[in-house]
Amino acid sequence: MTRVASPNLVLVPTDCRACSARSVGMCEPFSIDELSTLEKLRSGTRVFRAGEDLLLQGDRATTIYNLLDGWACSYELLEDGGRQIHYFALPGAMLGFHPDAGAVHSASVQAVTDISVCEFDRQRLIDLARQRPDLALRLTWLIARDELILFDHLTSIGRRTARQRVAHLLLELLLRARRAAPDAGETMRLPLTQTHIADALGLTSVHVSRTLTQLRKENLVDLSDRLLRVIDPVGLAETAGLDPDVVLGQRARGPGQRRAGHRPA
Amino acid sequence: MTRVASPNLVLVPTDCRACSARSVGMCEPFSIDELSTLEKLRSGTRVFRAGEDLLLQGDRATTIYNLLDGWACSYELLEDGGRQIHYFALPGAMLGFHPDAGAVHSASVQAVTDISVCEFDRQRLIDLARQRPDLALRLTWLIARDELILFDHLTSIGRRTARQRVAHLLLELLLRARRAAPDAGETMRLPLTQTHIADALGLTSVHVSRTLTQLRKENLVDLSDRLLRVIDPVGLAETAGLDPDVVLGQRARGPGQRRAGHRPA
DNA sequence: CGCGATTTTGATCAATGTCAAAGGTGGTGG
DNA sequence: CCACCACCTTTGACATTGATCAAAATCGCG
Repeated sequence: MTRVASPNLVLVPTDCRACSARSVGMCEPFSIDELSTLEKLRSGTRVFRAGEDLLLQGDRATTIYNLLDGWACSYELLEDGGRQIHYFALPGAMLGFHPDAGAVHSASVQAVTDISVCEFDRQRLIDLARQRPDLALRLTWLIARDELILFDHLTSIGRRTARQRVAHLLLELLLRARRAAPDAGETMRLPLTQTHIADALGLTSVHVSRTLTQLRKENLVDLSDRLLRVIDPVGLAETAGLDPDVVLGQRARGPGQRRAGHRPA
Repeated sequence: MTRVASPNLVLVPTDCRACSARSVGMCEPFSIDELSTLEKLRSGTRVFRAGEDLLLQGDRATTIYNLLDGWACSYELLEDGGRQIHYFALPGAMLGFHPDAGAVHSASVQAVTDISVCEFDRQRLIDLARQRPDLALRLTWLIARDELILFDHLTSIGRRTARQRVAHLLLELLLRARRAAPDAGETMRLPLTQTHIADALGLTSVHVSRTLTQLRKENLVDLSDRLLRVIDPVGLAETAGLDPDVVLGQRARGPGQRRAGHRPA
């Protein structure tokens, strides 16, 4: 739960050329022969174990992490012990960026799985972005894309039922995973506990459990053993309150397969 | 509710030098003698009446608006008729920015009051940002700042009671208004209906009404006639589940004025 | 004065939370 | 290899918040 200072301060010297997150993250604007610029800039690669915090609310925002591998999440803790997860971060995500220099984080960021990150000094990154508009625009793009997901979450939490929220999140995660690995089918590793899901959706883990059981009984999805299998993508999209054609592409459903207002008790 | 094409297509030729939103919005990086760059870039100033939509979900994202005057909101409509407001935009806000060129908006943007906006072509703005890193960084800053507010909303909707949510929103709006006009005291014009508030907080307008009545009875705030008066800022912050010292600054409360777990029935 | 939109209030209902306990599961150390 | 332990999931009974339905009161405005 708390950040452990030394054990994970493993500064693995990694070659940027071998970085698997380069094309999806903030380093994308840099060509192979420009990578030395980045090598000089970054403070190093670091590893965190699942459950460890990269940064805590209250910390000064001086460090920016580029998530190389694994899952992380941003969350906020309330006085009453409640937790709200803001989003789940996948490889390529930028973590810990705050608009104002010297400001204090109002959210923490935690490793969901074991992760490795690339560490940058905020100021030095901004300085570079001032010389490299393509980097600055890349940051804009990354954040604006996150914002889109946030809008979606907001709508889910504000206006959808527990059933819809869970279906929606599972679908979102499947689609994001598929975008990262287009070969993957309807199955993915999902390293979240039901408590993670509950804290992201504004529910209790008890209720998430019941809801998942229900979705499982209806043969929409199966989630067990950290493995998510979407059995009926179209049905899941409909359950989520989304248009399957839009979300899954028209190929998802054969013509005439459209079902009439399928809404199980 | 729907966009009216011609009546509001009033292209008022405004002088950038006289623009009241310049220092708070995306044009801030440009000095007085650089304003001609902007004058050439923008498509013009436009006026929308309260309730009109600047853009609709489904529209192609080709236009970016800079809000000059008045209030707007971004919202999403669900199939069942429900609405979720994502955020309220104040002068200086950038509206309609989508990370991907040629993509389609998943949210609409509506004028809450009569507003005037400055219109830009997305592509031309990006092109300029490619030459002006300070503009690109300004966009990053604007969006990242919005994201912070979104996190807050997410936490509110996901984990706070109706009471807390309402108190939280009112406080947020007061603080944002004060930041824009530091002279203002505890009173501000609040052009939202209770339905706006409900749709932003994931509640029904009926419940918002009850909640406001309660807060009024407890002498925390008074909201009527589009006028918000925060009678007890400290109490309101506590009701919102926030630390008054952090939110209002220490000056908000004299020493020894700290109250013990004030939690009215 | 009358009309549409908004706000208020009351009665009832349903979704989800809370509390509690019992199973599972995986990892660790003996 | 087993036993234990921490954590996660499942299930049941009950409580509570906020939704829904309905109608009256109020407000802004032409």
